[in-house]
Amino acid sequence: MSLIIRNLSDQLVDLVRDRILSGAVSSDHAIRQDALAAELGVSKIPLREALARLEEEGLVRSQANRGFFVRPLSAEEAREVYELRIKLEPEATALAALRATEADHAHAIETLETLDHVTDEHGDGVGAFNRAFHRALFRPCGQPITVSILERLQVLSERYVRVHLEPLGRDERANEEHHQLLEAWLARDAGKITTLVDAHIRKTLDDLRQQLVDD
Amino acid sequence: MSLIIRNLSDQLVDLVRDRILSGAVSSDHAIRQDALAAELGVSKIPLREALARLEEEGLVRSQANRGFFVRPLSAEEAREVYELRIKLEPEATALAALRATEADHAHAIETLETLDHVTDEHGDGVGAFNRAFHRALFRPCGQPITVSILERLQVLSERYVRVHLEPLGRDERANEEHHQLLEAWLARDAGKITTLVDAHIRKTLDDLRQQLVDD
DNA sequence: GTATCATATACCGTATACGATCTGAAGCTT
DNA sequence: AAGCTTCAGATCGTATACGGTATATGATAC
Repeated sequence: MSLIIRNLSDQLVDLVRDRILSGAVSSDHAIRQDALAAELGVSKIPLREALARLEEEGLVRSQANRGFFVRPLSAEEAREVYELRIKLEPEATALAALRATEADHAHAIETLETLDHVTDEHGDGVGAFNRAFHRALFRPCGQPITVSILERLQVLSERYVRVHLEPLGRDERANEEHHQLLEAWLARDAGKITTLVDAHIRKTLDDLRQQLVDD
Repeated sequence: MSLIIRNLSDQLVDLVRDRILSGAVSSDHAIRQDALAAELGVSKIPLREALARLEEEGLVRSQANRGFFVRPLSAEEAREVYELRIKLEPEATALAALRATEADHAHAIETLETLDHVTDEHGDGVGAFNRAFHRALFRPCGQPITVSILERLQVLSERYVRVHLEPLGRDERANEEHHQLLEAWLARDAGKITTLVDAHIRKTLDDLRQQLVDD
């Protein structure tokens, strides 16, 4: 059992990312570093390191001497993010299925179960568990850079789901697809996985498109 | 003329990245923050922010309370990086050609000219100018996330070129290909661009493969 | 009343300072 | 002799402090 030691800035990345994804941070004003640091009970130094990382992730943008701003949502970015996922995620997920160990299988099953529970309870943070499920499916692909890119794209895409789709209760259809996908993934059916993941992302993008034109 | 203001950490990202790409930093020992900061005439704070960014780029890795390590090279990573570029760069470059303005054209031409000069003089940092040329070709695609991913992949791939190919003086053939590519790009010939970029990256990967098995 | 300038305030960015953790060597125990 | 413990030096990570820049407020000229 190896315990995981994380320094403050590492933990703040997750914390601040969740805040941004939850929509709690306005994109109009710069993030007040002193205030946020004080609220979280830390100093600015680790917070700024976390924000620098989040800028590389594409969630915030910095302007010199003006601070960090949450990047605004846009229809173009939504399209770009989903098209990138379509290009990379189906193949990575299929490859991961071929390389997955028993432990990976167990983890994927478990992740989907918790996602189901959270969805039933309409609990907050469904998006995070949705991400965790998809991540569990492509992570074992053994290609670290691809994984990191996909993780980043998932974070970016989640913002759009939360804003435009989550309020509509679109969860049920997605859950259906999740179970089919997991079945194919456990069976290591690469062809089917590719098709299903592609369709899954594409449908979400279509839903988003409809919502986005309604602005 | 709008002047560009960059804070220290921003500038340090480029500076430290170049150091790593030049191979001047060992991957065996952690980067000594106090020493490097003192050498560069700054404090650790902006240096650590830069290192945090470089970790997101994939150039370094941090271990809590042990510091930042340059990520070691590996044949698998090389393959992964080049395969990702093949998946994304041809299409992005073609799209950029369609959207390129006159200013973009001028910039691309100028970039290739300087690359030619530097190559003739066998000056140091050919890799950086090579990157700049390819960047000039895909940047106008108007897809910021794709651009940032490709820039990152270029940085990662440059390490392998510098270590394995640059010593061999492989530059001439690449230059030939660059000129053909620029011609097609200026003519907005999307099909040809896709083919050429794909072939260009693929050939480099092939060269790399041959070198990597010779280890 | 509008525009321009001066001043004050708030905030960002970085240097300095300090506590926490790791590493290696010496000493002790078995 | 091998292994465990202790301690010191070095290095990382973070809090505090401060200078510099941007923004807001009020004053002055027109």
